[in-house]
Amino acid sequence: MTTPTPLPIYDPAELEPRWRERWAVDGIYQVDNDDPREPYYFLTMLPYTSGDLHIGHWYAIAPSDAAARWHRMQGKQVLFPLGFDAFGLPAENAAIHNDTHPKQWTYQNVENMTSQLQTMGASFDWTREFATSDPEYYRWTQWWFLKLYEHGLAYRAAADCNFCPGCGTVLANEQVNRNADGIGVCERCESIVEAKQLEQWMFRTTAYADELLEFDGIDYPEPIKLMQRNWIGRSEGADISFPLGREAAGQDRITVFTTRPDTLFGCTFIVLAPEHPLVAELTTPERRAAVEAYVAQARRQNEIERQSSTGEKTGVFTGAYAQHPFSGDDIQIWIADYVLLSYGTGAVMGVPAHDERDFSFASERGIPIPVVIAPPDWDGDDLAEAYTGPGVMVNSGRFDGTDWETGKLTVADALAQRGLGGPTVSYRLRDWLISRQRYWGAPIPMIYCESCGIVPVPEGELPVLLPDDAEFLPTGASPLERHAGFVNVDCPQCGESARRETDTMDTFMCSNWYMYRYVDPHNHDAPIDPQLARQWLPIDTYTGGAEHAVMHLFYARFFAKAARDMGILEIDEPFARLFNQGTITKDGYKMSKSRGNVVNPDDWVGRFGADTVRLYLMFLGPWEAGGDWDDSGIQGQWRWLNRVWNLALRKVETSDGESDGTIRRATHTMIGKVSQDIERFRFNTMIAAMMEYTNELQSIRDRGPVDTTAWQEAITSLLLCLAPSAPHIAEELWHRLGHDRSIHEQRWPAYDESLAQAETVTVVVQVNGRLREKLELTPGTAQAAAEAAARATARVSDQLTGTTVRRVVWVPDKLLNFVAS
RNA sequence: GCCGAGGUGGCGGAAUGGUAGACGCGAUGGUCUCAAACACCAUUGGGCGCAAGCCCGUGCCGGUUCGAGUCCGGCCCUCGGUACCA
Repeated sequence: MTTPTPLPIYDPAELEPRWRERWAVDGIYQVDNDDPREPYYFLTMLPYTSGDLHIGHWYAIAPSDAAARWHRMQGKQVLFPLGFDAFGLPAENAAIHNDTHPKQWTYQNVENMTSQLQTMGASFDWTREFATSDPEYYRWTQWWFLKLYEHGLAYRAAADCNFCPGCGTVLANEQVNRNADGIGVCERCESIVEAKQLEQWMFRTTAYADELLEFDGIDYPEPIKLMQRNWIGRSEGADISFPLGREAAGQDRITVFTTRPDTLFGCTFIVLAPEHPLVAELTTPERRAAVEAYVAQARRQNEIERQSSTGEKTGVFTGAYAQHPFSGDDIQIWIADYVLLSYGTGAVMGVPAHDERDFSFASERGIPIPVVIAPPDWDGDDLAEAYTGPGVMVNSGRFDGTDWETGKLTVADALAQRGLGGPTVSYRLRDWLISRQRYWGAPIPMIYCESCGIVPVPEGELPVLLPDDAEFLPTGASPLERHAGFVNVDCPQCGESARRETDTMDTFMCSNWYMYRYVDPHNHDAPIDPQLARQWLPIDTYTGGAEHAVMHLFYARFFAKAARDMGILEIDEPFARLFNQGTITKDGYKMSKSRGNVVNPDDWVGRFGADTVRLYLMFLGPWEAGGDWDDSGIQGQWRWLNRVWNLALRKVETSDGESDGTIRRATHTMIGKVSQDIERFRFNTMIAAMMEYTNELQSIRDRGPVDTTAWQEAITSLLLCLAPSAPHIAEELWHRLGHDRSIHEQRWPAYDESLAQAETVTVVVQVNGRLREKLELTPGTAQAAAEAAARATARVSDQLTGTTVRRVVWVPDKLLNFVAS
């Protein structure tokens, strides 16, 4: 053993700020649009300005930074920007609690979060940062709204909201609590929340329902694609109209949507959503009291609750009847809360024999259950449960004998011929309601004029500024409505006095297009320059939490398609590749102030430095699965970085000229593993591979002299592989080893597969599938030789004694299994 | 309820249908130290055995296979989303 010379101490508190300052001065992460390198746009979801940064932000950002840095080391010019999602409800809530202003609260948070984030040493191009509440930003959010309106993708319609009669305020779903009876009450004053209809702005997302089902040419996780497809919920079926024999609410029929027109002859009742427009007029006088009570009850529940009841389905009879479109039989009309007005036509036909829910609904109420699709081996008796499988139509008039699949089409066609419906496609997806009766959001740039009607604010007058002095406390009116200076405006068309729209936009509208603004953040003439858009879009990789699977990610896809069709962007999809990280927990629970399990990154950066915290977050578990923060677990990363430090700086005994295959094999095995893992976001096994490698280098060094060239390659490779994950220590060691240029401007080490080849392979020997022996064989050993070697071992021969080998399974270089009895 | 994901040692986790538990934390024992901390070394799924070794073991029940943590069917539980939290 050599006598270890005293080494400098690894001191992250000293070296980390020093390098961050140097990187900022050198501007190595700033993107230049004229750079000849291949552009790569790596984006992580913008954080909400929620106050202090907690470890969850680091969990989202640090691995993204590592991946972005890796792409940079592949020789690309990487755009890796960050900004803040700044409008929204939490700012108003916090402002009320802390007696401050949402704007002040928000920008204070932007400042805090920016400085906390900077300690991470992430490779952001900070020159592109903005908050969505900046007037220069929301000016363009408003501009996009005008474009969508111009192209018929924004329209006004009546829509429900949660209204608290006590506060006189519209509540977010989150602000509605449930009382002991399961009734929604205001979180502040506990008044019972009412459903109130308001005229609001909608975006026509359903116009893109079919295109949004397709994910061709983009790389999304399968679960996300599934969730979005299910969210759209396309089903083919038929509309079927049941004549009423009279007029009600301007209608002479009730139209239902069904995916099973083949079962039409088994329909013995119709169920309307409680809020269906026909209910009031159809209900007979003697049923009115019961129906009205039921409607009132249903209106107090939200959709999840209405669909959640596990047991008996509730419902009431309206006393009215419609006629079956073919038989003319009277069909009872019911209302039930499990039917939603927003899906299909807000009415369903009840076919108890062939639908489980209809079966229990009818059984409990003595409604007939005629069989119209014959189950296999059906004896003609009543069914004990609904039959939903395939079969042949029976009791269906002229359709008898038709196969059910064919029947779906022929019945629908026959209905179309009679003018009583026909084939149609229904979607679960609804248009997007973007109006918010709140203060802290981007004002919707519209004006209402007595004589001209709805008039858009002229583009040149944007932004419609949010007044700082508006009342945002819950006082009984929509906040901006009470601000005379905001509301009163001259009509841009006729000049007469008019009123501004006082609703603001859903914050998901702000996050619909922020990714485009980063490309050209200081443009005063357009949201984005078309040439730069062509250069940088779509986003190459997008990362963020899977909780955004269907809302943000879905809206952003809709928006990109709309922007394309409006001729503003040339992309079909915003994100070429998507990756979702999981949630970080503490003691198994999501972090929250009330639970008191919030981990503050600053504490840990203070103790171990940013690199250790970054590594620990990446090492915790697979990124997509999330992980549980353990206060003592981080020790392991700290120890490891100290080992790397010592390994890199300690002098080794060398023996020049003698090539060391062991070192090079270890080096290239590590490079191969790390390269593969970082590309697939498998940071935990990536770090494990580097740790194993470090352990191996240590033991090789401790065994005796090492080859100089191989050792140099080993240390260099380790630092380069570590650079994306632990950028500060890698940079410091890189310079201490005599390099001048930043390690972050180096190329990723090349992997040589031939050097990584092992000299021997372990072949597992099993007897009847149980492990009995392991053989070290040269790769490519033939089965006969392996078999002989295995039989020669005591363990295997003992196991085979007294048995007959029936079969031998041979997996070359892997496994030998004797199947014996 | 519906849609999606997950369940493996004391803990976080690893494992193209082929050695279950890599890597790390913790724990135990040791080295160093006046002592402690740090660091380093060793052991560490459970049971039986002096040992060689044998048996059991990846939420539960069943199936496919020479072989199942992995595939199939049925359950239980946890987490995310459910359209105004973002």
